[in-house]
Amino acid sequence: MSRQNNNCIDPTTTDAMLEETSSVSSASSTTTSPSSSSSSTSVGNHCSPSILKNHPDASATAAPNTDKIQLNLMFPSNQTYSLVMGPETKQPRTSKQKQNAPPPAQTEDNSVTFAPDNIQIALNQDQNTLIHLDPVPNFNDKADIKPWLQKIFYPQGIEIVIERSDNTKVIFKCKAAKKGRSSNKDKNQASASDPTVTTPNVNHVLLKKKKKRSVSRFNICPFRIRATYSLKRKKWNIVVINNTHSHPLKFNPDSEEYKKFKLKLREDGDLEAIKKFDELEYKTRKNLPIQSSMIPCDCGLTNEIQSFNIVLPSGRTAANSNDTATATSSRPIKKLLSANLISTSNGGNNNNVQKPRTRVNDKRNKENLLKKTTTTNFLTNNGTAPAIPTNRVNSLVENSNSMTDFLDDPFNSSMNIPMNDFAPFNLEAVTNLNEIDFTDIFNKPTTLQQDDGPFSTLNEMHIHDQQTPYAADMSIFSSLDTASLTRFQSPMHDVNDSPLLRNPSNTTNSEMLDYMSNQHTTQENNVIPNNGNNNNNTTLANELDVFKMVDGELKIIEDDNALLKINSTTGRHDNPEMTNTSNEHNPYMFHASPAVQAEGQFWQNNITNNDSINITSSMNQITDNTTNTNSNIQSINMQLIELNNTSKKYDDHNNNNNNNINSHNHNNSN
Amino acid sequence: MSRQNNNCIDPTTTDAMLEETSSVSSASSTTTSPSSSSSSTSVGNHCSPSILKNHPDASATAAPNTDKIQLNLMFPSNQTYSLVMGPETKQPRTSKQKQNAPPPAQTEDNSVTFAPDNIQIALNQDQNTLIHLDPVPNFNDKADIKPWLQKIFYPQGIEIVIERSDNTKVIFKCKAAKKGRSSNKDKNQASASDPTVTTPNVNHVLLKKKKKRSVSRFNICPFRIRATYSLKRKKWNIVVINNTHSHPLKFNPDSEEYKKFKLKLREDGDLEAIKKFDELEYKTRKNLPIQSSMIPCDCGLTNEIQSFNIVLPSGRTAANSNDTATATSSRPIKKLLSANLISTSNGGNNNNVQKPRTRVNDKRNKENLLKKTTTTNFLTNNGTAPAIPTNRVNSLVENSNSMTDFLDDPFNSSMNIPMNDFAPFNLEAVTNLNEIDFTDIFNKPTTLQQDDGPFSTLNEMHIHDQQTPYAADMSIFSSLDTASLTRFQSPMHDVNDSPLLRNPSNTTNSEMLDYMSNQHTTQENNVIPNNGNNNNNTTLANELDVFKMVDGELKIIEDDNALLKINSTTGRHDNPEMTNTSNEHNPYMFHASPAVQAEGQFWQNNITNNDSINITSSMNQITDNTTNTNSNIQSINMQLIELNNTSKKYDDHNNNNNNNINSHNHNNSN
DNA sequence: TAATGGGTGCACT
DNA sequence: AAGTGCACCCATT
Ligand SMILES: [Zn+2]
Ligand SMILES: [Zn+2]
Repeated sequence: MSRQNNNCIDPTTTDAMLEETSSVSSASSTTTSPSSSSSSTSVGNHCSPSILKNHPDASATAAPNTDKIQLNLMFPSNQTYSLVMGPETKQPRTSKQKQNAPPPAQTEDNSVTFAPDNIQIALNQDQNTLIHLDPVPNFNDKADIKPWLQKIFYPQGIEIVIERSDNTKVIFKCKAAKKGRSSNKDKNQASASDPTVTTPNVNHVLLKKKKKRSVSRFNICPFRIRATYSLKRKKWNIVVINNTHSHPLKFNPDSEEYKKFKLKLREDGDLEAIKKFDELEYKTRKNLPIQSSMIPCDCGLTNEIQSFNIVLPSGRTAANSNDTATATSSRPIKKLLSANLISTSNGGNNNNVQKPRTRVNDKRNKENLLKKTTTTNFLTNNGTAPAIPTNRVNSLVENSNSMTDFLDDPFNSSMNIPMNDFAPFNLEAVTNLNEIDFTDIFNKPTTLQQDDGPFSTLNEMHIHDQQTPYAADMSIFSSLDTASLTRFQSPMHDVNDSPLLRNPSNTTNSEMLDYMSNQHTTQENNVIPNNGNNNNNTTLANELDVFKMVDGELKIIEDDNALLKINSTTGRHDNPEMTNTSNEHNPYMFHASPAVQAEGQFWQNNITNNDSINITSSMNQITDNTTNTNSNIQSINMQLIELNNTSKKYDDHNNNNNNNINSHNHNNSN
Repeated sequence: MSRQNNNCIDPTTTDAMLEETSSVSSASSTTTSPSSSSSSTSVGNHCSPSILKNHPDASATAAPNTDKIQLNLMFPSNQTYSLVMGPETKQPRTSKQKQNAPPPAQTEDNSVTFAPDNIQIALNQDQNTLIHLDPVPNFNDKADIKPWLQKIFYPQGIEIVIERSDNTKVIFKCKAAKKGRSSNKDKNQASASDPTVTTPNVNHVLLKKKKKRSVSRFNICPFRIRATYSLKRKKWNIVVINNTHSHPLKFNPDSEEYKKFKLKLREDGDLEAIKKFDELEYKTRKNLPIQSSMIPCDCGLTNEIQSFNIVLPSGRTAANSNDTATATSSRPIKKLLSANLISTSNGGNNNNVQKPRTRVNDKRNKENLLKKTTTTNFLTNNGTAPAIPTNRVNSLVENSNSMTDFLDDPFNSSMNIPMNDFAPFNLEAVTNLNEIDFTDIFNKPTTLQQDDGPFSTLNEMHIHDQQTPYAADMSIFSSLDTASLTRFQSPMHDVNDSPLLRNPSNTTNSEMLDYMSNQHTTQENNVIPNNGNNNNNTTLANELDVFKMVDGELKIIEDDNALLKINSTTGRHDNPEMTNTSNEHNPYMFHASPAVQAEGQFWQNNITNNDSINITSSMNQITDNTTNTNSNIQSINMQLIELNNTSKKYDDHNNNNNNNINSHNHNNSN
């Protein structure tokens, strides 16, 4: 089998092949290398590389948009050989630039710097770059970093956990997906929707479902936040490493981690954050839209601002706007809205931290907020208009000891959370999906500008204002600091359509709820912040960097770092074999295809499709000292299909269901 | 693809196949299942299974001694499909019986029970069964279990760590291999000895070495010890789960874990254990042989006993003795030598624990032992004969509060440690490798018999006595409790050839060193306790249990538990996908072939060769919303070679260097 | 503390 | 994106 160049492999003769190959290996007592079989089996006309069974581990990988197949062999001696089949690629594998987008004007290390309150801008746009968070408070305790980040990333639908930490470094990652997420119901749905799943007998391939316990999909999200302490600068640096996710982003107010986080907020007396998260919880539980977007605009009228529940005219959403957004996103946007800060009562000292320009340390209802449950707080004073202490709007209180003084309001820039577990949009409360503008409803005023100024070298965008119809449903803003809904406005925009602004003292919770419920989001709904380029997803990188096809010949490159842990035990460990240390060399990403993602409630729109396959083959044999069994030869003929256009359909699907509009991004800074 | 029964796979058409497959998936927006490709790709004449690129994970495995190839596909939806190619195996996959060995008379749950001091018997022989340790002290603290097990398994060359624990369970595993273990020197050696490694161009396969930092081989050893607290019996049960290893066993006295363990021994005042481990450390650092074997014998004269540095006549060592040992090993041997206990000063309470029958709480040199370093202790009184307080030989002290009262001396049964990092045996100090008998040199007298009696239903073995020439090298037993070298003798054997016995007061350290250095071990040297059957190595089991070849047809069986984590993050996690929950279903084991193992300083003799290969293929593709690239078709034709007799050479190699004699095992209990 | 299996946060090394 | 030891979990039966 496969001894002939006709490239025809007969599965029925597979065993014989393997036997031959192994016989050769066994004939040579010194044969320890994987290539020994190749040399010894050169008698015939083989159309496939042979792999000795004494290789403990091997992997074959197909690179995206290339014609290469990579075979990785890992030996107990830590030596790894890789075999790349296919033409030598011309594609630069180290490119971090986005496809179809001009190179962003970013730092030479391909990183951008964002203020924490602008994190959504970076998260939505700079998925191929390192996103530096600056400014960052001076944490005097490593344990203070996580709560600070949680304030930022919880509203983004990202629940972070510590992956690793020591005295000078904390690596955060997304919390692992809970197992049992794909219930039988989900599976059945997927099977029903996919006739191929149940195809029982296709070309001698029998399909059968094993009803086994659903195990968790693995902890494969590459998203990382790295906090490192700089001894020179005596401060912590926080960088978003892999701004992409293998899962939908969803805020889960029921998670234990969030409860702890919320409890800490109460313990710290961080009323501002408590209220924000109360709102977030309420809307999440009510399946109300929780989303906002940076709406970059090139009209030249505004600073780059953020909004909460921005509603744009539907006509403004288009696929091309997505492209525009992508192109715009790569440009560096520094410290925009860095003045939008939340003051908190505790945290690290801010000796070296810029003091907040605008904030109020609201003591009103503080005790209640600290004691009541989230929902209770949020729904206090049902049906009554919240008392809005106007005197507090401008009461700026500096809290220099607050670790979170520089926590820019994440609610202003985030809320990129798909609702309803990413099912097609379900928003009964929404009556008018168009012509609603919630611009800056929770934004704080950017009273102070950064030194470089929002109008100087930075992108300038503005919110497209829309009058917002609002009505119905009462009493959700009773205990809110409604001042926060009004006082933070973009100085360049008259986006004061909030009910609170028009009649703050008489605005009811229901008005605000309705106000916030209306959504005409641009790229918010069911959007996974994967941009169109996942080349920085390098999980397989080191594993696959071992093979090369040079001049039509296969080359095996020893690579000690190319490791695939196939046979491992449970424990807590991630798959270290798939960790990559260099983003430059690993343009591969394990992303489920849209179909599979849909099955797992993994909705994607406006993002890249990452179709991947992984074929692992292991051979094992038992040899007795006294009985030398005959050598067995086995062969595998694998066909790997690369498909690039399956994603299109799913994009359409999502768009049809969700009416998703990609980021409206006007770029006036070119 | 595979649409025809001709079973002919043309690698050149693989791409087309794959493209079809993927196209089908994309055509149906609801297609989420991997099997969709099979049904939709029936157009062509493909004889091989096609694998969609949108499959996130897949593995192909060849089973040992079978003609099957298994392909595993794991999807983000937690659905896994497996494809088994090859004739339906008649080999019972649930069999835990050893090949070429009669079924052991063991419990119906395929488990055996061993006393802790007999652990080596089980470890060497019962690798397919659960090995219950009984008796076990009544640990009143979960933290007491690990030190107790360390006493047993450190001498076996097994460094255990906790994989997982809770209030009622502690799972131990082998400590993960350190990275950077295989130096360039080692690699070069392996390459030099193996011409195939350097074969540059074989069948269009070019070999090239990447000089990268050697990274850790992964944490793949399946060996587990499970300690569970039985609520009903109010006691801890300890079971060895997977008595096999993916790595050589080596005692590393330099490990931090061991240092902690040793420190705890000193803190506990466990002089007995301290001395034992001092000896072990010394011999390890001196590259002296550290080994012992259970020598089961059917002569009917002796109980089954253990020995430290047993030396058998070279004539007694043969391959068939190995078979005999294997055959004997499967039989249940319960509570043998359970009276050989070490008293310690602390530990859990022993309310329900059998009290030690024989032990001495040696206070001599206690302070020194507790303060001195290991080597210092062991090398005190250079050149002087150790003072042997004969009055202490019979001073039996019961320490009912000692958690480790029931720790049978692991040195009696273990020391199955290859020396010199598994290089060919290096023992300059050894002058006579034959005719030396160290039977029970460290055994304690079995003054008390178990209720069932060693002569009743249990296997009876004895040490084959040999006169031991000894000479040279002084001063290594100065601070040792030499009584321990004399007082623990097999009651049925005149194995009192130790220099200490013949002239205890004048015995020099050099005599003892030479005494212990002589080795004619049976299966001790460079032996990995893999027996001839690794069917219980089920690490890939769940992963591979998804495919079946039935009546010449490929069957894909959905298996939600068959998971291969390919793209994962680092963190601490093991590879949960490779953990096996059932030994019955997984006859696969990732073992390096002897050649590869030799390259990695992984020597095996007298054990099964576990040749395994693992081929992992991943496809990734980047799809832009605006640009649908053409589909790419890639194919892999792999030949997996099963080699069964490469190990023979290495066995010979080891035997030539070490004169290894496999376990002399006379079975009189049939 | 029913028994038994596995996932994973996160600090230690 | 250190790797991993370990404990706190959860799941299934
Ligand atoms: Zn994520
Ligand atoms: Zn091990």
